[in-house]
Amino acid sequence: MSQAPAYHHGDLRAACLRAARELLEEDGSAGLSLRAVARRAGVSATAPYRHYADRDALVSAVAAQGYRELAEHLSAAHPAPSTPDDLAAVAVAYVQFALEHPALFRAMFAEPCDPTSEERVAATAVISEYVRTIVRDAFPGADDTGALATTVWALVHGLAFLHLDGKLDSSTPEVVAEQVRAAVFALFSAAPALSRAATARSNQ
Amino acid sequence: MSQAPAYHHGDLRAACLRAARELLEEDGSAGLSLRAVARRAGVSATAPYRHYADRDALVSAVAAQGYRELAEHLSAAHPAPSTPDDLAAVAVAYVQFALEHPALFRAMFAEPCDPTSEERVAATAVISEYVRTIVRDAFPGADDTGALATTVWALVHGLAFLHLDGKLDSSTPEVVAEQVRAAVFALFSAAPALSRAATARSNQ
DNA sequence: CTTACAATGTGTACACCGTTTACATTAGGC
DNA sequence: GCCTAATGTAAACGGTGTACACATTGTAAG
Repeated sequence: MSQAPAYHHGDLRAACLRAARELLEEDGSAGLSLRAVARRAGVSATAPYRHYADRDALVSAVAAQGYRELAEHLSAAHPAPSTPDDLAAVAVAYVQFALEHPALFRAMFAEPCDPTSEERVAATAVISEYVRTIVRDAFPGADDTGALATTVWALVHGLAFLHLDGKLDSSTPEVVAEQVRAAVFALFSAAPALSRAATARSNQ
Repeated sequence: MSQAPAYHHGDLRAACLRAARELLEEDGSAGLSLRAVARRAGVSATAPYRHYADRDALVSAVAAQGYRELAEHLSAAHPAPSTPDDLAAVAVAYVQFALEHPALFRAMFAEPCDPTSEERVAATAVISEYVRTIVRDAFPGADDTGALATTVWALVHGLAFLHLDGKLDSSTPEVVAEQVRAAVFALFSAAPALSRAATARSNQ
């Protein structure tokens, strides 16, 4: 006897998240429709509404998971970075993550982010704080850790996007990695100048 | 007698582009539908297909126009930048453009760019070359202009996106401008180190 | 001037989508 | 065991991209 499919799914919330993530990886952002998610979860078209207010809420949930995975990926690249070299390795991992999960990365950053998504805001705050911590550990003497961290993040984030859009040479992972490293090192050697410039300008 | 609306529009191609651009600014990416464009142009729903193969083609056309406008905006910030200060002003203009036209900027960079759009590829190449030229003029002595230009672009591009996503303090234009300037100056002071680091690593 | 053709715009139709509403089923606490 | 809240279903509405057949018009050759 085949067991009749249960009326209640069991954990539809998680199933939707998983299905959405899969569809995103397979067909990109356009393929991520609520109906497709419902089909993949083996459930009626409107069932997901019991767990997600609307499509945006589901996308935000996927994005939030993406932030967590990104954090894990960075940690895996180096658990406790304390030197510029360590930090560069983390930067490479950041760009690598974007290139390996382009649709997810775009969902995380490229769509107008609705500020009401508590989960999403919290997850990005974690990333932000993580970058800040790394920079402080790698550069304990920096005058303005916050500014330096922001600059590093922006540089790496920009590299990731330009690569995603095919504006840079992404032929091989090695080429990408070397470029990221070079750019990050350039910034590091300028850390003192960063605060100097900011101070000079704010005092003028 | 009111003149009967002509069966032929006259310049529907341009009208669609204009309507699309308006809708993008008004309602964001979600509001940019082919049908809405047709309505705004006062034409049947399928008429735009005579001029644009599909929705993506129209979006690409809008994006291409955005690239041209961005180039103009940068030129307006400084027609012939030749010092680090000039270059920083251009960088500020870049971020400013993104913040003033968020939906357009996202259409230009945040969506999966189809490489078949000739117009789009050409327009981004112009931007890329433009950045390169500026960097060369401002730093004639740099060992690797290409690498430096890429790094500058990535940094500024990343700042633009992080601001767009509300991940940085964008409370006032001055705050944003100062942050961009500080970050760019930090990079400039490291220009020699950029090539040194790259050389050292490729030789090891 | 006519006539044929190519370019351009219209109308209809289909499948898909997000979302709302009313209803059905079931799990779990009293 | 029953009641209620949680969960899933079914039907329906308006919107969307797009293909197809058809209508209209500018234009150039005869």
